[in-house]
Amino acid sequence: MDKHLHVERSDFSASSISKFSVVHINQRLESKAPLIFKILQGLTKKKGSTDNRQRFLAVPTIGSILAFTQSNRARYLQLTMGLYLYSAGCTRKVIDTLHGAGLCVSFPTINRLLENLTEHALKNVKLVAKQDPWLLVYDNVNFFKRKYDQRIGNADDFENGTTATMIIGKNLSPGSVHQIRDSYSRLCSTDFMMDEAEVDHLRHVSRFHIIEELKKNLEGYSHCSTPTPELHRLPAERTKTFPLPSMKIDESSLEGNKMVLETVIQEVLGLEEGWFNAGKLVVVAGDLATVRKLRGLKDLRLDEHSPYHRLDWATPVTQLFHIQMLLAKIIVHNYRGSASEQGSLEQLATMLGRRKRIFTDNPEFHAMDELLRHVFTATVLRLWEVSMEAKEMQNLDIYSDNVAFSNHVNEKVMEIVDQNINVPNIESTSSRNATLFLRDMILYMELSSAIKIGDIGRIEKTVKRLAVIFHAGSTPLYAYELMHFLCCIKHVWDEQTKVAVLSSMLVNTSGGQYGWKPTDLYQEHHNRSIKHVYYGRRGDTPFDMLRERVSMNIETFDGVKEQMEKQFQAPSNKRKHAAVSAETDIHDILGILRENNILGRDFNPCAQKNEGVAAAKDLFLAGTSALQDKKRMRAFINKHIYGNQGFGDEPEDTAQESNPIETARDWQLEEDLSEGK
DNA sequence: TTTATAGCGCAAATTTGTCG
DNA sequence: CGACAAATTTGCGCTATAAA
Repeated sequence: MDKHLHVERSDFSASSISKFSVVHINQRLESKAPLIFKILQGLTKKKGSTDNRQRFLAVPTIGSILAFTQSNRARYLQLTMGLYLYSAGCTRKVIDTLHGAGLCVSFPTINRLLENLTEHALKNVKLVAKQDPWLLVYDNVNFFKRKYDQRIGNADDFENGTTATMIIGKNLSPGSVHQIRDSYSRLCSTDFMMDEAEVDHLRHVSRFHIIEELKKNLEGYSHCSTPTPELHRLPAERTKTFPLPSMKIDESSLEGNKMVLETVIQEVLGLEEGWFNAGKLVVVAGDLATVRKLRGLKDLRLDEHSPYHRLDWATPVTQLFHIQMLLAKIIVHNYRGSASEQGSLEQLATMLGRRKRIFTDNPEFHAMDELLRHVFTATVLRLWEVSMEAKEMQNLDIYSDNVAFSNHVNEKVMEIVDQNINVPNIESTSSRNATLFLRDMILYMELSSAIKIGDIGRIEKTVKRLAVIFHAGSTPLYAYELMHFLCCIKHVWDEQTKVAVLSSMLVNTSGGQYGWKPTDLYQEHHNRSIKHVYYGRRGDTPFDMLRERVSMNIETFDGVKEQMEKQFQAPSNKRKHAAVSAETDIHDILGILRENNILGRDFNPCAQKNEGVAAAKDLFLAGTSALQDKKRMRAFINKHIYGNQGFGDEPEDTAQESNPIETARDWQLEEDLSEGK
């Protein structure tokens, strides 16, 4: 039998996976065993059918099994299949069974292969860490330890661990801690104001997002073009990421964070203390809890002798996915209203039957995201419809060419933006709420769109406004974190460092134009993949197994999944109904808006209906006034100039403004939402 | 007691290296 | 090119162990 489907373990690497193809197997079979190939083709052909899909997949599979029976090294398909099964969380039993059928290599072989890959990756990561600038991101994972026999005192519990990734980024310019501390004193409330250029930018952003909605949802508008408000787009390149071994360290304590950092630096990356001299700075990214622990840890270790042990080098940065989730939560909370208020989120969600997933203690991010986007679309359409009617411009046919039409739409939308959105001056409460909702949603849309396209300039502008909004709600912890961020942008970091830090917030896994995602979301995806493998094992699987075989190969696993499912034509799990239901849902929301004359020009006829509607908080105003109240800012500045012997405690004035339960919920937020997807 | 599984030792299979 | 030895790899089967 042919010997050209041979694969050696030593020359198998992550890149082998993307090359795997059934066509290649067919070619090999045809050239090396033409007779068998012909026979197989003949046998698999369905009588009188031109559909050759079954033959296409069966011939290489059977051929590979035949080759495997002759030599256990002829395992081109079996090795990839084994890896696929492992990554999909198959148990040893499943793999043994399929090994018996000749479809995959044996379980120990997969184990050995993964150990080889891990060993190789470890060496590589040590090398790269010394050459290139990098940043670190880590997050907590909870493994659910299942116990099948439920009884009193034998409940399921959790195993805690930490996963980390090293990401190649840009160099930060060196800086000293004293400089940084001094710079905090220069923070003042005007740092949160917008200058003229920023106001103008926001106008263009608003126009962009409104026209995008019109293009997507109105017939005849798809040719309409509008300039993308581009500021500083990162080149669309695949980000180099190196998953690190997972650690059985509970990251939710200060001690745990210290151990995580030490393990990564010393054991995994093999760096000496001297590497951190000369003001070296490294971004350490994570969720809110992680970042705050890190700040606490830095305060705690002020007295240590070396920069390395003082953690001077660690620059904590909160990441965008968690910020985005919080923004969604704030908007939902602010415009929720009640079921009796027409046009409130509560009422709309009830109508669409989506209440359960959104208005709970632990809302699902994707449910919130979907609702907000649909309501946004409907509100934009309503606004357009109303202002077009007022100007008697419905008739689109009068425009001969697309350019003229496009220009006209751009002009009109800009008019709407200037009149309605940036300067809300409306008497009807529900219309005012809707306008405020639009304004805040534009920020949300802008954040997610800037992330997707990798524009760090737009992200910077958005985060600046978010810093204000977060001060309005009961989310002081995030608000303070963004204050840190803004302060560093304004007074601490130079241009090089600013760009490096902002770039570190995004990862591009595909290398495509729209392939960017927040760094923390990337880490959450990793955790999900690791769990996937883990849950195929029994509950008592030792953590070492993950460290030695799984966590460093997560990206390989993801690649295998993608490649195998493509090659074997597994149906993709994109939800096909989404588009249809979105359309009807948006239509339903629009109906409610029309019925209640929300955003309508003449407000008198419906005044009665609007009476019961409570006014939503103007988040931006509330945030600004919170900042203008000097107490908050001074407390913040003092704490960070003079240091604090306690750790992690924010200035005391937060206590009265937020009840402790709310705060505790925010803490949980990332746990709950990360499970979502 | 039965069952599942990770890990390990070991024999068999297979490849690689060497020599004439 | 073939024979033969050495080295490497594979996969079976056993054991310890935790869970059912």
